[in-house]
Amino acid sequence: MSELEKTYSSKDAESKWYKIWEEGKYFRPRKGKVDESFCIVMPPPNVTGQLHMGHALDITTQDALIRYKRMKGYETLFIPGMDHAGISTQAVVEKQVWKEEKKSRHDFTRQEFLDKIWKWKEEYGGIIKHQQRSMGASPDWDYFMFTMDPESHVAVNKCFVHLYNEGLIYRDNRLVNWDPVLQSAISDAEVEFENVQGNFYHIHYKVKGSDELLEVATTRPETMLGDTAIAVNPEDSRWKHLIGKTAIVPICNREVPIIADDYVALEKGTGCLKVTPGHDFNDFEIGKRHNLPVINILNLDGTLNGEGLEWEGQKCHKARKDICKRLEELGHLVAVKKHIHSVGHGDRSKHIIEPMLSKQWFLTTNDMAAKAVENVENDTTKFYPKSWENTYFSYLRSPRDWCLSRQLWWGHQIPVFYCKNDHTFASETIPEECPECSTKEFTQDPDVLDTWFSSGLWPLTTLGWPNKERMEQKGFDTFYPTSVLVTGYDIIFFWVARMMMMGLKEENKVPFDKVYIHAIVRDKQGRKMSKSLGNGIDPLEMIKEYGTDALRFTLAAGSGYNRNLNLDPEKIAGYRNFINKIWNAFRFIHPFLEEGEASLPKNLDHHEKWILSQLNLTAASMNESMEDFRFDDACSDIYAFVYDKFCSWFIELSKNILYGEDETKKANRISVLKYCFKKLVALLHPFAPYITEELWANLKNEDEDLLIISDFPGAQDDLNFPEDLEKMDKFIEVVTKIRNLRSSVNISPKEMVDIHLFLSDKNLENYYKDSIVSFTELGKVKELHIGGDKPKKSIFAATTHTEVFLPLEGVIDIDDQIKRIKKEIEKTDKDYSKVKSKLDNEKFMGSAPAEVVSGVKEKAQGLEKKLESLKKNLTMFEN
RNA sequence: UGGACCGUAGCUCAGUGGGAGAGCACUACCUUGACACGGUAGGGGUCGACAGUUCAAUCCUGUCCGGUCCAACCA
Repeated sequence: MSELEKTYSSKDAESKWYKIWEEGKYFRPRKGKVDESFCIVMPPPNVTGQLHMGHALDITTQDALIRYKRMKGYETLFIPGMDHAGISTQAVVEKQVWKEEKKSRHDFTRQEFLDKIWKWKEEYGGIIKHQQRSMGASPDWDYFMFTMDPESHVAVNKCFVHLYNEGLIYRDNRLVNWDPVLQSAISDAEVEFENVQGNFYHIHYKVKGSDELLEVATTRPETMLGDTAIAVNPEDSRWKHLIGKTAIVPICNREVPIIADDYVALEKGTGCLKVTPGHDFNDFEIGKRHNLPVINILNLDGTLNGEGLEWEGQKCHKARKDICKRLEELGHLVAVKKHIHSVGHGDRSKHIIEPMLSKQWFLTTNDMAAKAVENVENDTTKFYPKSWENTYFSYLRSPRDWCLSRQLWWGHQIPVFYCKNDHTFASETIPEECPECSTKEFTQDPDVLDTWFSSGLWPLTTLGWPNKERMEQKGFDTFYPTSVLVTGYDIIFFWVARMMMMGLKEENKVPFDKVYIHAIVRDKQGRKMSKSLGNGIDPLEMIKEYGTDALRFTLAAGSGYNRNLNLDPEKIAGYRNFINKIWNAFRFIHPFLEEGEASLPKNLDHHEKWILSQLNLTAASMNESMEDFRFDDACSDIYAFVYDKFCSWFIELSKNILYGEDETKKANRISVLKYCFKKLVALLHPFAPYITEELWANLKNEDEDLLIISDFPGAQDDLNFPEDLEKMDKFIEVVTKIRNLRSSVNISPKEMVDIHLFLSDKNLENYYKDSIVSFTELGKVKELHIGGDKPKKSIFAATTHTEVFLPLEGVIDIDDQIKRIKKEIEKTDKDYSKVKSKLDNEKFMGSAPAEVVSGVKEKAQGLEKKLESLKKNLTMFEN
């Protein structure tokens, strides 16, 4: 075999193995030894997107699960895809067209502009698809779908028409959240509230036929032009006598009724409320109750319309100043008070959202939501961590109708048609004629569907629904319901809830058995990564610097049931070191590999039994952790095994044998090293696919396939050796004490020393005697004495089972030693008195369970022995 | 204002009704033939505060303080 580099080169392995996996069709579902399927649908990233840390975490956790299950022998499918992301994509292309041609979309026909978006999509869209590969994702790319693909369009129309014909979809003139920049309705969930410094404007309204004045307070005086009533609380003694009279709106001099409504609070503001049904959600409701006219004072771009009088064409905030000035001149403005209030902003445009009256399509979600709730309540779908169910429930238990329409061009056009004779009907395909009057003259509704409508159908769509033939080809019955949905908590509302509702509605089955909600990636200070803060960490750069395996391991090691994952590049560097450590461990056994066997030897020695037991414990624990989505635990298990067991002790304890002359022992040890290495590499594969596949290629037998489809190790009952675990623990403890003593007097690591051990356990004594070579190797012990006379000039340490003496030739700083022992006594004494007080407590002895009592007793005995030994030897030093 | 979650080492976070843990950072020593992207040893915490339940509380209950998120209020 060729010489191996001292440090592992991630780049070479990455380009090499991804190609081999993909070309070898290893990502395709194949029947394994388990007769079960496992399927994850990847949350489709936006077509405009660049790979960011959130995606990287998504991919890492999903791909780790997929690789784990694939190795376990499940028929495994990971489905990739991409979202057309209506608003952001259209915005990107509009911007580009404006930059290049100084034209807006309205300078083109709808079709012309859509052609431009498609062209953009072919050219620039989907960079992310290539970037996903760099994360080592193993989806079946043959399943790749785009939410605007024809098959997706068929699914969307099928579902829409179904819901329409059931009467669940309706059209209504309502107030919606209107984004004046996008000039479209947006959903409640797309509105972000921010606290803004504004003012309370106190304005006097005259009462018709009286000298009385009504004082109202508002943050938006300009909406006064749309006032259609003044409301007071019916119980309010201050205003009761005015109910039923007429008020006059200043400036526009509109006469409006003074009405009574319970909504108006007595103690809030002035107790008088101006009612503007056209521009406030609550006022709209009041208006409905009292049959008030609705006046719209805004154009779609957020400027005032004809109702805005001389301010027509001005933006709200500009008109506000002028209107206030006019009110002041007219003597109507009585006070302006500073006020911080929250104002809705569009999460895409960042512009203030206006409640605006418009005709939109809605979906009644009551029954669908109830069913979605029920299926989580009865554990058909389970959330991990379970607490996220609360978020899910809080949304679905009080569902509002879903505004489905968006005034955009890029998206699935609403499949509703209006004929010239005023008939309205829905149709999955472009119809031949009106089903009612057979006219061939009709138009399609110009609006498109909310992007989440197609996303909500995604688990169905990607598996071929509703086309029977495609469903068969894609294995719908095998893979639906999918196994796990992995996503962040920020889209439980947007996405998880919608998929549940739509999956249950169309197939009467939940779309997934489990939902794993992972953390949101933040910077090391816990701030959200954002372009404006410039604190984003680019996964591609991290991959370049530290390798995909290191990045994946870092993200997985940070993923359990936590809410935030604060990422620091230093952490990635740390795990890069871990990956390199494994590489170097391999370099150690590499020259000997050919001298070992493929299987375990018949006669295992103590250390071999120990490492195999440790490996077994690790495998058992990792399997459990993977099933529970505790990637953090799984990572720390394998990390600890590699560093603290395999490298620190087993490799060190193998050097003597590998460089020695006993060929049988040597061959045995190489076989065990090789066996362990193969297992640990397999355990690590889901997190670090590249280095493990690379090392596996060097370790595997001729007849074995690639690691990606080899066995994931599980617990093996015949490889547990508890006695060896226990003995080895004591050995490690004593060696650590020896090193500790050496270090306390600055003995060089090279220098050999004599060690005297004193203990009462004969069995343990024999074990130590058999382990002389190991003491020499790991503690640099020249001669090991057990029992006999205690060395006169020496330093000393005690465990609960063994006293350790290190004789010293030169000058010993007695005071220093006494101080050290005293400190140890203090510590041990504290522990001891704690347990002793328990044993002396009758109530404890009476009520505590037997195994707790015996555990405490055992501990007390050990500590007592240790304490006794420390004290006895302290007096020796003091004399 | 309501709800959810959280408060454990300098930082990021695990954890359990019965001996306080990990990673990173830190300190000292060491270029020992897998690895300085390394090794060995070590320091560091009233487990947010107070009260209660219990033989026993970091863990259970309550109150308070602090934080994050969601919802509401947006006159």
